[in-house]
Amino acid sequence: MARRIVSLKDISKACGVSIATVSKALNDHSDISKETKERVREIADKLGYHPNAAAQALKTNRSNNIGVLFVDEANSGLTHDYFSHVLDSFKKKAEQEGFDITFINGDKSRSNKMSYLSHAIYRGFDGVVIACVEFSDPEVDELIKSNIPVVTIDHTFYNRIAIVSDNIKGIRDLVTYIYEQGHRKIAYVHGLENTAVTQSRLTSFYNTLQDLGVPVRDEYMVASPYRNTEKAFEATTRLLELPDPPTCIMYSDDFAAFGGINAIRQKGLRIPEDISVAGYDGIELARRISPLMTTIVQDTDKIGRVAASKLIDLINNPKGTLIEQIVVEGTLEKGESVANINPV
Amino acid sequence: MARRIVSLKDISKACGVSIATVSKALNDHSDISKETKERVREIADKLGYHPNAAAQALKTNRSNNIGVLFVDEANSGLTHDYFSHVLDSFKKKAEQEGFDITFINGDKSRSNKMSYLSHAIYRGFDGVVIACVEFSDPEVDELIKSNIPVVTIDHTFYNRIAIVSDNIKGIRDLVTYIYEQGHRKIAYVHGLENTAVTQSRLTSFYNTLQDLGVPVRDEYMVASPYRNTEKAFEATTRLLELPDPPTCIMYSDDFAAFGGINAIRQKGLRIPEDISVAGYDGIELARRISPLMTTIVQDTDKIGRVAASKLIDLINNPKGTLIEQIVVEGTLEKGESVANINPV
DNA sequence: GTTTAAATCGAAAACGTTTAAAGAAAATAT
DNA sequence: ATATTTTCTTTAAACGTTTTCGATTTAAAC
Repeated sequence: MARRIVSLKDISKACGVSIATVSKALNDHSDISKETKERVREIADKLGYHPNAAAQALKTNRSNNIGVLFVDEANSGLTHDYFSHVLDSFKKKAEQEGFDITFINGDKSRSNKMSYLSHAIYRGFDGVVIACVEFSDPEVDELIKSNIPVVTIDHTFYNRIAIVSDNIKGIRDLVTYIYEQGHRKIAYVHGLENTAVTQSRLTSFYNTLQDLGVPVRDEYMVASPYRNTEKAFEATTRLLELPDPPTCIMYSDDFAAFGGINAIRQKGLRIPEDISVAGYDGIELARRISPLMTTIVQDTDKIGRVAASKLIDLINNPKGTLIEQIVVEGTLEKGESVANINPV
Repeated sequence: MARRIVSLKDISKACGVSIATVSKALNDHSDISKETKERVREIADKLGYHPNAAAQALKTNRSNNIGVLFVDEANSGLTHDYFSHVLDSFKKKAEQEGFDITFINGDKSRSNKMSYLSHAIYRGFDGVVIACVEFSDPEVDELIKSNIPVVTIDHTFYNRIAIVSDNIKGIRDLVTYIYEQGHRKIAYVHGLENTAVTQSRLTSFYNTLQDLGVPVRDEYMVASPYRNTEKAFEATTRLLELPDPPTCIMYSDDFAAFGGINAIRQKGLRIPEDISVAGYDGIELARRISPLMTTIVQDTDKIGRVAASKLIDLINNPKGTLIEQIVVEGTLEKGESVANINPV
C-alpha cells in the first residue's frame, strides 16, 4: 500500500549506473552493453518499475494516445450500434499498435468546456478520429483544419483522410435485389437530408431505380430521423394507407425498420407475405430476430481497423502518407424480410 | 499550420512577468493582482495558449484521467448494450467533473502487453472503474487490490466501493408479476453460473417461487450464456418439447429472449397467447419491438452516474470516503409478452 | 607503441508546469 | 520617521523522462 512510484532514478541508484544509462537500457538503445541491459531490466522488474506516460509525453511530444470524437444527436455515440462497433474495431487496432484511446467529446453544457481542438492539444493526442453527424459544427471544422493528424469516418473533407462506407453500392445492391424479387413499388423511409450519408444513399436510390427503369414516386419518399422507431412507425402507417401502397419499404437503418415492422404488424399484415421491408446497417439483432432482416451489413470491423491503421500511418509519417478517401463495401444480407413476388 | 505550441514561457515573455506569475494568474491564485491576471489571460488568449496535460500531470501527480476496464467475453464491452449504456452515463458524469476517460483493456494477444495495473500506473489514472464478467482474472484482482482508487460495477469486493444493480429485487419483481398473471409453470433460461450476477438472480428466483409456494422444477432450469441467441433458441426448443412445457419462459437477458422468441415462433406458437416470455435488461429494441418485452429495465443511467460520482469522491478524498456497496434498482416493464392466464 | 575506431557510459539540458520560499514594493500602523 | 504588515512578484527546485555530446575504455590497425 501507499507504495511510492519507482522512477529511473531509483533504478539508477540500485544499479550503480546513471539515469541516462537506465533509460537507454530499458529502451534497448544500441550503445548499451548486453550485460548492463540485462541487469537494469532485472532490477527494474524487481523494483516494480513502470514508465511514466506524462514524463515521456512531455519530453518526446508523443502521447501514444489517440483522441476519438464520436457524436450523434443523442450526444455520445457510445450507445449507437454502428458507431460503437466501428469504435470497438478502431480501438482494437490502435491498441495493437501501442496507442490508447481517449474521448474528446464532452458535456457541452459545462462552463469551462474546452473546444474539441483545445482538448486535443491539451491532451497532446498524436492523432484524432472523427465520426459524427454534425460535421457542420464549427468546432469540428476547427479540429479538422488543425495540424493534428486526423481521419474522418463517413464524411469527406478536402485534403484529409476519410473512411466512408460504400453507400452508393450498398443502396444499389439492396435496391437491385429488391427489384429482382419482383418489386416495383418501393418506398424509402430515408434519413434526414442534412448529412452526407443520406445524400449519397438518396442519390444512389434514384440512380439505381432510374437505371432499372422504375419511376420513383414522390409519395413513396419520406424523411425520418435515423434510429427513430416512432417516426418510422408513423411514416410506415401513412405509407400503408396510401391508395396504392408500396410492396416493399426500405428504411434508413435497421432500428427504423423495426419501427416500421411494428406498424405493419399492427395493421395485421405479415412480413414478408403481405409487405416486404429492408433495413440498413446489419445490427446484431436484425440478423437474429425473425424474420431475418434484409439489410446491408456494414463492415464496421474494416472501417474501424482501416481508420486506425491510416491514422497511425499519418502520425508516423505526416508528410509521406497518401491522403485518400477509402471506401469500404458492405454486404447484402438477403435475410427473409423481402418476399419474392415474381410471377411463376 | 505547423504552429508551435505556446507555453507559459511565451506568455511570460510577452507579458514581462515571470513564468510563476503566469501560472498563478491562469490558475486564479489569490496572490496575483487583478490587473496582472487580466493582462495575462488576455495575452494567453491572443497567443492561443493551451495548458499541457502531460506537464501538469507530471508535476501534480494528477492526470484528471480515469481508466475504464470493461471486458466481456467478446473482449471489449463497447458493443455490449448494457455496458455501453453504463459507460456512456459514467463518461458524462466524469466529464462534467473535469475528468477524461481512457480505456485500460487492450489486446491481450500483444507481446509487450502491460498488465491492467501497469497500464493504469503508466497512464497515471487518478482512478479506475471496472465492469466485467471475468472478475476471477488475476490481473483484475491485482488492479483492484492496488492503491489506485477504484469502483467496481456489478461485482462486490471486500473493502472496495461497488455499484450493483438490484438483481434480487429485479428477479423478485419479475417473477411475482409473472405469478400474478397466473403462471405457475415458469422456466428460467439463466446465465452461466460462474458470475455473481447469475448467482444472485438464481437465488432470488428460487426464493421468490418458494415464498409464493410454487415448486421449482429442475427440467425448467437451464443454463445458457448471456446474450447468446442461438443457445437460447436451442434451450427453448427443448423446453417446448417437454411433456409438460412451461407457460412462461424467463431469459437471462433480452438478447437471449429474442433467440427464444425465434424458437417459439418457429414452432408456430404465438407470444403471448400460446406462451409467455420475459427478458432482462430492458435494452432499447426490447422496448420497441412488438410484442413489447416484459423485462426489468436496468437503470444504467444511475449506475454509471453513481459509479463516476463515487469514484471521484474517492479520488478527491481517499481516506474520508465511505466504502459502500450501492444497490441500484431496476424497474419492471410489463410490456406485452407475458399473458394473463388467470381464470375469469 | 602509437593512432584510430568501436563500444560503452555519463553529464547535463530540456520538455511545461507547479509551488514553497523569499524578495520587493506598497500600504498601514506606531 | 521608522517599523510592521499586506500585497504582489520572482527565484529556483522539482516532477520523470529523453537525448545530445563528450568522456572513457577497449579493441583493432598500422
